Amino acid sequence: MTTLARANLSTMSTTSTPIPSSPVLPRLPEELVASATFLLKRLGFSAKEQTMKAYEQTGLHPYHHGILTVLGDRSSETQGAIADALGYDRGQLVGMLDELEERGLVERRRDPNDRRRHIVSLTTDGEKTLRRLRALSKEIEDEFLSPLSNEERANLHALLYRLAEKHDPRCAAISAPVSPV
Amino acid sequence: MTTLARANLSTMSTTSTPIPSSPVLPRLPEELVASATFLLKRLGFSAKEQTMKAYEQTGLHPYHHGILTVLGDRSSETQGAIADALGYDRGQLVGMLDELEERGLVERRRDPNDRRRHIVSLTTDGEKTLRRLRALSKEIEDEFLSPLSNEERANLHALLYRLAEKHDPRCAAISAPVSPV
DNA sequence: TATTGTTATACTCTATAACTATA
DNA sequence: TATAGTTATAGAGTATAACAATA
Repeated sequence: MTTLARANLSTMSTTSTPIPSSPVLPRLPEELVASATFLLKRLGFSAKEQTMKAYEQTGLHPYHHGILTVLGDRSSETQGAIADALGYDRGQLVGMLDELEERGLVERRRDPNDRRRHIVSLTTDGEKTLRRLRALSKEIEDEFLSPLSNEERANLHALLYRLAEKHDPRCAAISAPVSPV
Repeated sequence: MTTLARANLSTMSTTSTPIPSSPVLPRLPEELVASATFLLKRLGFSAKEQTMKAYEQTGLHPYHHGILTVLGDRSSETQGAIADALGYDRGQLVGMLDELEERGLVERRRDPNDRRRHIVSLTTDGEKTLRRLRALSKEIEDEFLSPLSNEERANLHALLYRLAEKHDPRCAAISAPVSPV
C-alpha cells in the first residue's frame, strides 16, 4: 500500500526514464510461470502452508490426519504398516503416535503373535476427531480450488492423478482410474 | 465426493495380483488420493525432490536458477528487488548471491545514486550457465510431465495458473495493473 | 542374524532480529 | 528515523544411526 507507492516513487526519482510500461511490482519472470512444474512446486507449498495454518486451531498437524485416516480406513495397523502406507519415517512416527495417544485418539497394544509389534487403532474420540478433520480438509480444499468450476476440479484431479501414478506410486496402488465428471 | 472407483482389493488377501514386479505396495487411503490438494502437495514435493536431485550435478540449487532467471529477464536488479520478485528472504539471498559471485556468475556493484544498494547483474559466464540451467529445467519438466500429452500438459498448466493467480499473486499476469486503494 | 519399535544425535532449513552504512 | 544489505542465532524439521526386545 503506502510502502509500495513509496518504493515506486523513489525508484522513479533515481532514474531518469527507465521503463514506464510496468509499475515496480514484484513479479516472477514469465519464463518460470510458464513451467507447470514450477507452478506445481509453488502451489504445493502454498497448499501445505494453508493446510498447516488451518490445522493450528485443532492442535494437530496434517500428518496426524494422515495417520488417523489410515486407521479409519483399515481399523488397525502396525506402526510399520502405517509408516509405509504414508511414506513417513518410522522413527518420526513414534513421536506422532505418542501425541495422538496422549490425547486419547489412538491406542497401542502389543501383538500377541509377534510381541515386537504394536497394533494401533482409533479410539472413539479418535473417530470423532477424524470426522472433524475430514470436514476441515474439505473446507480447505474447497477454498483452495475456489477459482475452478466442479468440472475443472475433476479435470485437474484426473491430470494430477496421472502424474501421481508415476511419481508417487503409493497413490497408484488403487486399481481404478479417476472417473471424470 | 467419490471421484475414485472403490478399491476392490483388501490389504494382502489377494493372491492373484497381476503385477509381478512389485510385491505388495503399501498404498495410501483412497480418501486422501481423492483430494486434489493432497495430490498437489505430494506432487509438489516430488517435483522439488527430482529437481534438486537433477541440479546436484551442476553444483547449484534451483533457487540459484531463480535468481539467474530474474537477472536474465531484467538484466540488473537490486538485491531487494530480486528477493521480492522470487519471494525469498533478503537475509537468505545474501548467501546465495555470495555463492553465485564466487563462481563468477553474477557481479555486485554499488548503486552510485544510493550507496546502500547493490545492483546485481549477470556475467558472461552467468548467461552461459543460465542457458544450461534452462535446458536442464526443460529436461526435468519433460520427464516429469511425460505421462501427459502436449494438450494435457497445456490443460494442466492453465488450471494450475488459475490457482496460482489466487494463491501465489507473484505469478499473476504482467498486464494486470494494481489498483491503488 | 534380522526386524519392530524406540531414542539420541546431527545436519539442514528457515525465521528472527541485531548490526553497519548509508539516506 | 528509515532503509539496504549483512551477519548471527535459535527453532523447527529431517535424516541417520545406535539401541533393546523379540523373532
